[in-house]
Amino acid sequence: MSEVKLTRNQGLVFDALQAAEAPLSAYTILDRLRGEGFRAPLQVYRALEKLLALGLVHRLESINAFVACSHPHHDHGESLVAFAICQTCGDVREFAAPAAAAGLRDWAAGAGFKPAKTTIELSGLCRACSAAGA
Amino acid sequence: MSEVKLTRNQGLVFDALQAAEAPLSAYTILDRLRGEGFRAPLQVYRALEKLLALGLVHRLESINAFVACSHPHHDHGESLVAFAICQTCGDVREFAAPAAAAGLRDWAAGAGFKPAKTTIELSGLCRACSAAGA
DNA sequence: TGCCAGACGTTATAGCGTAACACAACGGCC
DNA sequence: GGCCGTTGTGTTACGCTATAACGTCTGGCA
Repeated sequence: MSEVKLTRNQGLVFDALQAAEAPLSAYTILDRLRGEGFRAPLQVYRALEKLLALGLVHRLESINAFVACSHPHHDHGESLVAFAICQTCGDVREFAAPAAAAGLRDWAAGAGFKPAKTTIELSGLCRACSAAGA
Repeated sequence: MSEVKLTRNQGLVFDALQAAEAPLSAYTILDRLRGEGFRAPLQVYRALEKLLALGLVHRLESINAFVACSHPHHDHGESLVAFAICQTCGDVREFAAPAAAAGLRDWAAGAGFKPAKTTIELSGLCRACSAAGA
């Protein structure tokens, strides 16, 4: 377990994401940290950049938002991480997608494509919102 | 084959995307169509909205850009479409990902999640750029 | 012919992200 | 301890992405 030491800004941003129940945009994070002295978007983006590199945080491309990684970090070697985003309540579930990862890896191998980053995001209705008839 | 009739603006935007070799941002489309009388982003976004709904165009969430659909449109019923985006040359390959689609569908079924839209995007190096040692 | 849904044009504004600059804090190394 | 490179910070300013809100126009159809 590597326990990297985070700087104050990085820690604050990470805490904000962990405390949130849904993904946060960079500007929402900024607003929540104004009380801690944050003033400019760059302070947030720089912290996020590091947290993303460390794998502590994920970026949701389809909604321009960020979430704390929900897994204790087994270094997600072979199986990619995917996200299910509820369009109604905004809740996000992070899950491993080994079968999908394998399928994409096969295609990439055949096409000579070398993937550096893979994005898999489902938008739809979570069980609760679906049941609520939304 | 449905052959929906497009309006002038929709046709211009679609043509611009088909003529382009790489994905275009909405603002790039706007600039290319200024000669045709386009003046505001909304003219582009409204046309894109319709084209996306018709399935003639895809949106690449990870780079905020748009491409014309490269398949003649077999209504991609069961197998989702995925994209491989070269970080060096910007080229995009669209491909079907039946295995990945099946894996995600299984997870969704188990989790009670009803997907409305699925995004699968690989960023990396295409065969040519990879060979060029980039 | 008259209606009306859909498309269009325009202005303004909100939200997302980065460039460029200067300075401070930390850590290794002699 | 003093040097020095790396990393993080703070600030200003700016560019790109996307939508709100308004009114007008057009074309298909009863």
